[in-house]
Amino acid sequence: MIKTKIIDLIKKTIGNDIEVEISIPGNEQFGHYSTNVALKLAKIRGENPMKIAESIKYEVLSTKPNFFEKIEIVPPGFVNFWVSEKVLQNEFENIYKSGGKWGKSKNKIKKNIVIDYCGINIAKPMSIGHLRSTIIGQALYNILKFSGHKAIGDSHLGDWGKQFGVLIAAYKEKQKDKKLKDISLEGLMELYVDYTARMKNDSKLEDIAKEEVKKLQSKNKENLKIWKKFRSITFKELKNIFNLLGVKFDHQLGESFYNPMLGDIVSEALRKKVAVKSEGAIVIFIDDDKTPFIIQKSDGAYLYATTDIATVKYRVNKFKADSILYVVGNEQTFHLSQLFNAVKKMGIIKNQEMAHIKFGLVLGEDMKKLSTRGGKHISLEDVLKEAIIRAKKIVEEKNPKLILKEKEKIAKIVGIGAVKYNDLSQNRQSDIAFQWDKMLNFEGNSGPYLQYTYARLKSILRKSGFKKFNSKYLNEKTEMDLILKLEEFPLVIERITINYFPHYLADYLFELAKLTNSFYQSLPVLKAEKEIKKARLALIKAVANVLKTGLNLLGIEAPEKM
RNA sequence: GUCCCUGUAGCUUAAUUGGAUAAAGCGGCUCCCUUCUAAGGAGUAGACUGCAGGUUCAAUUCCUGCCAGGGACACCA
Repeated sequence: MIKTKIIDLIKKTIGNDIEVEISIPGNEQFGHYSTNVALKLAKIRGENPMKIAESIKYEVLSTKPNFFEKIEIVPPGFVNFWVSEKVLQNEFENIYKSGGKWGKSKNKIKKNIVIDYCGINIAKPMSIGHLRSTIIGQALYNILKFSGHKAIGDSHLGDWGKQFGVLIAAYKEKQKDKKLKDISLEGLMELYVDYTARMKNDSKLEDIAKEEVKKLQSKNKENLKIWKKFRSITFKELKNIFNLLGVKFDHQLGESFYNPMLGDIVSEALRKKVAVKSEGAIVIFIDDDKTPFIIQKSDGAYLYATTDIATVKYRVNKFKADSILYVVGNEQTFHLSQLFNAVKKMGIIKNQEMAHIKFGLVLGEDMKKLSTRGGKHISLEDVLKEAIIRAKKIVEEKNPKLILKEKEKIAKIVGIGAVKYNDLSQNRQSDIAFQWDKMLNFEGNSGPYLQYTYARLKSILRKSGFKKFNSKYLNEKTEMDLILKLEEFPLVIERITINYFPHYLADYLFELAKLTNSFYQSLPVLKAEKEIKKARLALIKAVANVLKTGLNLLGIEAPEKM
């Protein structure tokens, strides 16, 4: 790669005192590549940055005079590099040769990375809020795997605990007067909401619910059967959504799975003197924090904190996790920081990385929190269906000649792609507004724009056979820009494996698509002179590869036609 | 009350984690379908980066204090 070559060259001139960083300036006048290492070094050494910059330029140029078109130094001490056309052409041949593997990094340390995402609850429909965790988690999963790590996707199911007492109680109540054979997820949700509301004014109902949990936890046959039914109803309905979204997990271990281990976790914490008894409960105090991490209630019951610790232990022992990523909303920041500290204190975690991949809320159009209570509940399935319907309309409009089956296929790919891209193109940390028009926007910076670009490239490629090419025929400015952009792809991937921000990839793909659209708008491909045509076809093929790879990493399909 | 996060064109967001003239999309206004898909392309107008200080050669980014919005904070998940 060009970047690493330049870094090596600079290192030869200034030594290893400081890490050399090369950036790709947004502004063309600052070169293809640029470094501020002279400025940083000047500070350390107390020297004049311009002098250091000058010596870097001189030394680099004298070692490899043909590599660069020019090198400029700019006050207060930037060094800007323009690589020569020949270098870019050669690099393009490498990119072309690696095909769909371009961007995969080699010889990196392979880590076992557990990614905790999606986190659905049994007997609750998935809401628009779950979408973020699922999409971001899946994208990170794909990207980490692509860059050579072992990614382990584990959706931590909310399938145990107090709420099942309520549900079972409500369910049994309804069972008396009505048959409940075909109750839907939505129906279960309604039962739950209704019962909880009544419970507030009626302590009898609360007692019944408590009784039902106890029975469930002591493996009462009837309750276990109802609980299993809730699970199967949930999975049956969620299967549709998972199919639509193309999400897969390696594991779906939930709270019920970890439940038998919780007693041991508490005694381990006590034995290691990490936990103490306080106000009747067993808690872990983190540093001087006043708020303890409660692992056992005064009535003896365990909490999700306990389950979370058990989960970490299991992941470290069974999955040999080097890294555990929690793709969970911002609001859990405090809880997770407590958890991370607790497992370190207990010695469950040593050098492993624990990271909270946090994301903002999905807010309503008014930028206020969407609530499941006030009737504002937005079902994820409805959103996805609406997206597909809107996409279908546009396909009808743009491509009436296609057969129905193909139209439907495209509508699905485009509609889902739009929803996913809308989420993934934004910095996960900030809150996002739920706006139909924006989410399902098919123009501009959107999923469909990228898909459209890909489809156009494929359409051109379909119209011509493929032959050997010579990269020296690529010398227009837009072509050089495209090669430079392709060259950037592995760097983008690498950054994401460090920062876990998938929007870098979305951003990159958008820029690549923009350059590409601009390229074939101004330069003919199929009608170009023979040698040029072959070279441009190769360029298009390489771009199409990266677009497809990139989109797929984001979990978005790239259609051949649209 | 304590702690955490966010504040960037009219709207929705970027800014390579301290770099150069703050970048896009939507919306507005001009152009381009007898060249490979107009879900496209080429232009143009639009910003005192919430406010006030500080650190630095360099601040949207770091520090302090305000203002505004959101979130978390002992037996819910």
